[in-house]
Amino acid sequence: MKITLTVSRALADGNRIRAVAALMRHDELCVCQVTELLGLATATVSRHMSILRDAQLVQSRKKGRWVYYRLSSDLPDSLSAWLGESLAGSPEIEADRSALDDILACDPEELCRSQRITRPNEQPKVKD
Amino acid sequence: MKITLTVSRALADGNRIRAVAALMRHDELCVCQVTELLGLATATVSRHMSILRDAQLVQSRKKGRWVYYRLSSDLPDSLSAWLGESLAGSPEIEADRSALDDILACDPEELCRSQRITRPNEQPKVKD
DNA sequence: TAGATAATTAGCATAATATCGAAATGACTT
DNA sequence: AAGTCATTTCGATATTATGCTAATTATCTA
Repeated sequence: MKITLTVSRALADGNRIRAVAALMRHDELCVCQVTELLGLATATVSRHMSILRDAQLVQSRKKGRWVYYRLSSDLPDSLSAWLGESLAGSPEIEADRSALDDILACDPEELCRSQRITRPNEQPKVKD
Repeated sequence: MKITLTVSRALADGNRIRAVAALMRHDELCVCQVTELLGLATATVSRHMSILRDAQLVQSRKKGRWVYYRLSSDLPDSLSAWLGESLAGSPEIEADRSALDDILACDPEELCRSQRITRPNEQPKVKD
């Protein structure tokens, strides 16, 4: 029951479902791209993704400073079938689809930079 | 996304998963039988079952004073396939299976009576 | 080596959920 | 009609989840 419960809990959040749905369309997405899609703080998205990873729904790959997520290779067919069926025609997911096209058209570096600017964490950061 | 989310939330609880698993083996179960299986207060079980019903995972049928639950007739095949696979071999569900056999061997009336006795709600209940 | 940068982790406030006992509801039985 | 009984609803409390900012980690680059 542990797996069933962990997976169900992982999917029991709208933002995480949106992230999974995005990964069903696009092989790989960077954290900053998911962040842009969901409009949340980077830290929040990072935690959502780690919840999905703990549930074995997604895998991550580190490339330099970026971390890319993709659907888990051993995602059960039945589960992805259900997700595909139940999400079909959803207006939120539909909207995300075109939003993602715009996001993917941008350079990831550009994306991260604009995220830093619009959400300025830029305190002087005095060290002691 | 609404359906996906509602269903995932409904399954994001161990007790509700156990109830669904029980209904995958037995056509119909009365609230008092599920209560006995889960070892919770009747009110709590009633609430769990209504959450499952709101998510369209189960249906209910009222017969006299008893309410019987069964899996929804239009439960997606993909979903029940995933549940079947991911729950297969689970020790908790396995244990529930034999517990249910014992429970079903009892007369429902007997069951309800013993629940009243072991959890005595029996205050004098003075009216004003 | 020092600074910049993408992501993660930690700490905290708020919102949602689970659970219970008590009271209310609807249905049978005298 | 009144009582009994299975279930549901209500109100309160405790736990869990989500979101933020700040701090930390890991990696690149000047």
